[in-house]
Amino acid sequence: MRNIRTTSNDVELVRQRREIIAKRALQLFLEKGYERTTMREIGNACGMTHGNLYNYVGSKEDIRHLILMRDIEGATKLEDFRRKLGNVSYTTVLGECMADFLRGMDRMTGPLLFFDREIYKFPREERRVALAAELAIVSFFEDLIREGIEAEEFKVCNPILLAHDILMYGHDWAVRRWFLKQHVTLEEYTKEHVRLVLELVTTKTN
Amino acid sequence: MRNIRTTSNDVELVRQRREIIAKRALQLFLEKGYERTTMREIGNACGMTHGNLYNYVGSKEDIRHLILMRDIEGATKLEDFRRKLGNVSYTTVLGECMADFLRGMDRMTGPLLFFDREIYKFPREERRVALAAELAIVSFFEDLIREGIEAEEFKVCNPILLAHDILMYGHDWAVRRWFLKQHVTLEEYTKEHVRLVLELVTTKTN
Amino acid sequence: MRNIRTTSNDVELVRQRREIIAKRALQLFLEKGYERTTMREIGNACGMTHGNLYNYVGSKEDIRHLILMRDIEGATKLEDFRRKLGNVSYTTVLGECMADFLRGMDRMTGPLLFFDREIYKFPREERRVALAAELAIVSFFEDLIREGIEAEEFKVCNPILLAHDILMYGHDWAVRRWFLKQHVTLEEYTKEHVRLVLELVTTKTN
Amino acid sequence: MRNIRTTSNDVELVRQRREIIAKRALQLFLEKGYERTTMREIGNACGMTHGNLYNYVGSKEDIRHLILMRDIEGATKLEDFRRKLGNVSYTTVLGECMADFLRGMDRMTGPLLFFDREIYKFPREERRVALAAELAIVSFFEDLIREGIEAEEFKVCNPILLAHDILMYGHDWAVRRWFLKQHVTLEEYTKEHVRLVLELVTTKTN
DNA sequence: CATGAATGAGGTTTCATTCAT
DNA sequence: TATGAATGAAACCTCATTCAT
Repeated sequence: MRNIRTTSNDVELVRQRREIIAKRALQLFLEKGYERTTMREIGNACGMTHGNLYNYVGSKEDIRHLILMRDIEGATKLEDFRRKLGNVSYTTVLGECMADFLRGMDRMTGPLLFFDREIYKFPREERRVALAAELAIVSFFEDLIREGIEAEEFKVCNPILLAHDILMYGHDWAVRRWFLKQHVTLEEYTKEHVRLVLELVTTKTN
Repeated sequence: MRNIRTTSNDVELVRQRREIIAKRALQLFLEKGYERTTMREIGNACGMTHGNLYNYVGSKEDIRHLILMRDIEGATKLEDFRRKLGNVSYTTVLGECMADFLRGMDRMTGPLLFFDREIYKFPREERRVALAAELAIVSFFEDLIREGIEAEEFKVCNPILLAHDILMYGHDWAVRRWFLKQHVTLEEYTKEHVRLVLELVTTKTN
Repeated sequence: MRNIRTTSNDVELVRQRREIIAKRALQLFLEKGYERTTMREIGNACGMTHGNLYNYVGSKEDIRHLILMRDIEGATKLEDFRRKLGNVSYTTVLGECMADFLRGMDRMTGPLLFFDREIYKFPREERRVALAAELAIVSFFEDLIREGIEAEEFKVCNPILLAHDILMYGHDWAVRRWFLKQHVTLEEYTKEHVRLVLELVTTKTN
Repeated sequence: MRNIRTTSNDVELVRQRREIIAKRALQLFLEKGYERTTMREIGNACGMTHGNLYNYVGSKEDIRHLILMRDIEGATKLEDFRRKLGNVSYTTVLGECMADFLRGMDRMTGPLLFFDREIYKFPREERRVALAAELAIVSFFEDLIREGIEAEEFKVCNPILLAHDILMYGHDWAVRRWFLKQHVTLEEYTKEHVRLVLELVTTKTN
């Protein structure tokens, strides 16, 4: 998306280094916040001097961008997952997709926290990208529910609100895992909320 | 809690000024982030010079603290609200308390966003205070549900998870209002989620 | 011209400080060059910390700009000088104006050296301004000579080249004074070149 | 003069590479200034990596030195030129030497501009060398004029000032060619100034 | 009480130079 | 010889904080 300056032509090396930089910087950003983390610290955390960072990255903002890109790339593609499920009932599809989504979110705690805190400081274009990724998830579930309704398998009346709640359950697990884990495992959390949602879409509502 | 330095002995003046400072600083922090907001800007926004700020506040961190305190003080006391309801069914109490809680959260968007983003930078003790406020809400609903169960009005099996979901619904409304408002009003959002929760606690689950 | 940032509202103070900054910075730039001179050094030379410089100036480039403006403002206005001469022969006017111009250049050694060396690094707009100032001088003498020709007092054939030579004599005195002073005073230098020029414009050339 | 470090023993290779380096670096220095030009850029302009530069040159300053030396070597030897003229009148010699000098300066725009801007940053010894080259030119013309006076062919009274003016005409053509070319060719410029000088040395002055 | 000039620590970034390969 | 990754000194600039007025 954004073009990040390099002084190296070794594509593979650049890829590796950026991977490390994004990973270690994310940790530091989560611990201390973006502005409180210095380039020197990031360098140290990557086993290099701060000067050397600038061979792989043009600026501190570029690192933020790197984290965003790495995250978006790593996000589960729900469409692909659904396709693999093949021909099953909408109830099954919805349950399985929710489970997959929650598993994905479980892996994303770091980036999610980071974006929740920092995204509003990003340049407009990047905010747009991050936002689009979230909306895509809502849309995915919304569409799924609508299809289920059209197929007369579901009966719910407010698909978008429900879809949004699903997003929120995932988001919440990622961000409040530290608290929730004291009481439930991911599996339990998933089971409970899948049941809750399925109940809502299959129960007659008036 | 924390002792904030003043050069003034006029208690009322200090209170007034701190109120303004906390309010205006919160706005700025939300727009630009804590570290990107300068004392000069805060001073200007308050109609005074940055130097004068230090007559009412010992440091920039103190302002962050002030916002925290102001917020905690301003939070709805659910216990009080419940007491006012008098003697009604648990179903009614739960529904009304949820509605009150959501109304409260609707008023708290600013502080909530701020804490979500910044609380991890606060000193340990203050993080504890903020955390406690959240846990108190979960506990309140958890206790309410347990009481309902004991009174054999409710049948739900995982009170803490449900209580947590309720907290989350409120939190979500505050933080994602900008998106949700395109689709529902606060009243609709409330009605929908109250219904959802009540259904869960009254439906036989296995 | 360019808008230079200040944090102070005290117009007079800002004026004074900028005057000092421009003056001392010019000295340093001449000794060490623009890029080799640090803001810290400039600050020290002005009896303040480098941080304080930024209360009167937005950047190092602004200082360069300040020097340019100060110089242009300080330049002799030849038109004004000519007007004061009143109604005398073109020969007298030309001689007197040359003398005035050379006196002016004698005062301008510093800025002139600085611009000779640094102007090509200035932003386009400022290069234009500086260039215009030089061309104005050439134009002034060119016009004067043409008038003299039309009045049939002068006989020279290449006004622009001669005007350019006059500019050059002045420039040269400023820049090579260190060498020339070993052999002539400003008065002698002036007398000699005025004679040279007048001889050229009054002698029939073919 | 200065001893420049090499890692190579191949004298001819070193000579060739230094020639390229000096030439390309000069271009860059003129465009961007000495300090703003990076070793990387110089390397690229020479078709090698910046690391490799250090096999032929010990430092960035060495490159500056190289340019100085290359220039001094390349300068026209007026003495040689005069010798070739053979036995002709001083008037002819002076005119021809001026023309030769101006032709030489026409070729030297780059180095001259560079020295005008940068020589004051050179170490003392190198400044001396560059200065000596200039003074040699003044001396050459001064001596020539004195000889003409002794031979009673010239009548001028201030040889050194005139000699200096001649230097200046050459210097001026080199440095302001961009402006002068709009109005005169080198030949016209030469003719005009040769005439001017010869007139001065042959006219009775008092 | 209020002002705003002054301080100086500390942050990001650049780049000449080195050196293992 | 040539490469280019790595180093680290040093530059510009910001801004919380102090304090004389």
